[in-house]
Amino acid sequence: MASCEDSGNNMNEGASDTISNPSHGTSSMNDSNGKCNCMKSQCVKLYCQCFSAGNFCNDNCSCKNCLNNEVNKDSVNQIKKEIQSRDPRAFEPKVIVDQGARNRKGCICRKSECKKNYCSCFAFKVGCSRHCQCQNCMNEYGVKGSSSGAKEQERVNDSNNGSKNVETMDNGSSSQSHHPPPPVYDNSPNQLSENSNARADDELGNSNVNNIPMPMPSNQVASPYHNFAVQQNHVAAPYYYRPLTPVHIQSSRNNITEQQSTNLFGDPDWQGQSTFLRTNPPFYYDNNVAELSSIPRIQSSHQYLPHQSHGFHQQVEEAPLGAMTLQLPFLRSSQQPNNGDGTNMQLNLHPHLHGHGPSPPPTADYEENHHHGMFLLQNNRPQ
DNA sequence: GAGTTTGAAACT
DNA sequence: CAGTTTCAAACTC
Repeated sequence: MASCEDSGNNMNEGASDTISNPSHGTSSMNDSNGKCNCMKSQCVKLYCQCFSAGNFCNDNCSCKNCLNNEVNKDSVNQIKKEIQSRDPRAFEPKVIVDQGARNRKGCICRKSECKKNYCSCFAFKVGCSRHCQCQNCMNEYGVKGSSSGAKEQERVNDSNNGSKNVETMDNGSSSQSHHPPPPVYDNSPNQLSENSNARADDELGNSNVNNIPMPMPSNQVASPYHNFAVQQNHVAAPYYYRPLTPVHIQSSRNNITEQQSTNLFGDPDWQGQSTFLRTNPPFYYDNNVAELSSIPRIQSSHQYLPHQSHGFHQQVEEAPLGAMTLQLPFLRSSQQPNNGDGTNMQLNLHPHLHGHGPSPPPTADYEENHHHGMFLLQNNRPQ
């Protein structure tokens, strides 16, 4: 029996691993999720997939000398902080989603050719990316260095033509699929059991439910958006319609404060518009593209995208001048968003996006009419 | 189930 | 930061 039978299985204060930690995941990540067999780590190192996923160990675990439980919550949190001091993203989702999905840290496979579950990318059912240092990559979900991104884009475009519905893609049900299926999400409700208020953030999107470490911005910097032109990019984001689970929501909190928001996003061109729906997750800047760490949440017309784009801000500041694009998975508006030059941006919106609450799957009509909500922010900052 | 292989995490 | 060690999961038999 498990040695850590006492606890609930949520650490509560950290970001749970939205997308379950494959560690060396089994063929079914959901099956392996929340279950470990740690012998020496006391389940308080990232070796432990429960710990790594932000969960306490539970009855299904076979760990020994487990500290990762409710009883030792304070110690666990302290250890977590120490780990986060080394890697602030240690407890963030392991897979990020932009036009597809990829393993955030990439893999370093030498022998497995990325075609076994030893490979963290493969285990997540995502393709390898330029972030990987694998050798002889043969990942069936996407080979490093291939035009997997382009292929993914093709897939996106294919889906735009109505040839494939989102639900099919979301299911990722065919393991033989040529295209990478989306990451597997842990829908287990217990991950939010003690933290259900994570959903109930206020209308401005302020939420400090979790203590997710975020890159700290420079508060002295003026709005990073001043010199950005916003263009609609008629490319669908195949995943962003996926309903968010409570786990997603919980793990995608950030702890930006109102004061920080004001400092960061004081640009009246942006702040004053109820244009953007908030996306929960921080943005990860990655070369020339800022990518979403997780799936955006459509919640309220009063929530501004920049409001919680804490990480994004910093990344923008560091972006190569003139080269930066940001892909924003969706927009909605009762007002036209401003292009920054006095003109309004033309929007084609999913009709459901006008409402509150979770976004339903897109309609066929939406697909067919290319009412996509992905935008690019071109970095036009002067040199 | 035991032993081996593997790659991520931790350590030096 | 690179190399080494430790660790737990994946895998094989």
